[in-house]
Amino acid sequence: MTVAPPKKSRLSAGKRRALLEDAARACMARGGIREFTVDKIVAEAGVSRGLITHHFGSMDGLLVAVYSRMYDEWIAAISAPRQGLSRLESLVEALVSPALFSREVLNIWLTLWGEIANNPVLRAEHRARYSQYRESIAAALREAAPPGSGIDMDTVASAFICLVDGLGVQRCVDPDLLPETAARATCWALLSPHLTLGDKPVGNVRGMET
Amino acid sequence: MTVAPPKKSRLSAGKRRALLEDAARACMARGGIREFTVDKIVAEAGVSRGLITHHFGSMDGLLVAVYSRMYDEWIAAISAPRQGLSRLESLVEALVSPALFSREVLNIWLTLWGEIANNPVLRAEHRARYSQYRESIAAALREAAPPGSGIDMDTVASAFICLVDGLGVQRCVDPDLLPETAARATCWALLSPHLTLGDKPVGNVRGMET
DNA sequence: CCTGTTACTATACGGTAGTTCAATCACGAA
DNA sequence: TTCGTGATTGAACTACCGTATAGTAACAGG
Repeated sequence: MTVAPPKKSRLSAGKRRALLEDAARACMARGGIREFTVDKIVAEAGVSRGLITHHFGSMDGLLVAVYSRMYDEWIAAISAPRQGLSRLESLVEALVSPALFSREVLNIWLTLWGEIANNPVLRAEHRARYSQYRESIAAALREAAPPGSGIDMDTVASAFICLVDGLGVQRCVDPDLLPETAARATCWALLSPHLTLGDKPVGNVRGMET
Repeated sequence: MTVAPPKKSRLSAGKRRALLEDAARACMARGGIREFTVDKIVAEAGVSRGLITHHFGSMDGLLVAVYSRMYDEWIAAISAPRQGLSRLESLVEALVSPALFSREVLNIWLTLWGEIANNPVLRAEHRARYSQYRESIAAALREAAPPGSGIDMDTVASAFICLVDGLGVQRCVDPDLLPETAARATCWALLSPHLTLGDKPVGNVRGMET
């Protein structure tokens, strides 16, 4: 008797695209841009070489798709409310949570930044989306700031985003050197001077002390 | 009469190595890790393909050499004293000066971070040097801090380094969005709360206000 | 002048990059 | 069942990757 031939799985375009994006992210998380290659990705996904071009047109197309999903998931994660926490506190907790502040996720971001800086296609995509990111952080800051403080929260948001990016870089480069608690304390060290909510300070400023 | 044959220039190993490192840096500044290739670098340097292997053994060897020089020059720049400024103020001014805070230099750093995160050879080199960087910043901070403040300046230094890295990322990704003045203000916004030198605040904290 | 050392060139090689394309296969509509 | 659409394959293709190596040319020491 003959063995039944393995049924070829055939997915909708959307599902297959998502699978390829996942495979690409796994490769990037593992080895940065050097692992973002046709062969590595299709091996990870378990499909043939032609599929990437078929679904994304080119590797640049896949790169943009990966960036878009990373961005959307990032925004969703920092926007999710948390039990008993203010919007800004929820945001900071999300940023230092394992879901976002992991070596894998941050290595993907570090790789994407390197590409944004040098790849016009990806840079255009980034330009179109970045202002929304800053605005969502600025909104959380305004909510936490005393009214009429005269502080431009767009500027504070930009500074805070820089800090968050830098925390990501450090975490990638020296995974053990920057624990979640230190990251949280650093965030509040930058934010607190601009926020005097009620009588008691917001978050843990004293994390910076010995 | 015959034209005189062009005299083949022959340099000492050290000079040639430096030239190749410069060419490699120019390529990295132009296009990130994708331009860090044998062909691009030897074309930039105007030499033949074999020279890289001859002088550095491999591309990894050249990469480590580039990192080392970038690191040494960075340390030297932030350690240089400036007329009428304290050590910490000189350090911040150096960080936001065109020599360090340029798109070219920061693109090289962004590229190197991506490699450090994924290339064991470069990571080892980084590990061996990073603590010296943090220590030199912590020393400048201790000098500017009030005695007995109970603040761990190693921790503040780590936070500050994160911020500086993040400023670099932003500058690479959105060169126009982050002017020198904003970078300077952001640095002092993080540092000032930990430093109450004399009666007047250090640096320009009010750069954060409208 | 001779000779050893070494910077340097030029080319070859195997491997892998991204893309193209004709053929095939699975599924839904008619 | 038939047919067409579109997902999927797999090989071919050119270009480029990093490295190895044999040969050449310039310099230093004698």
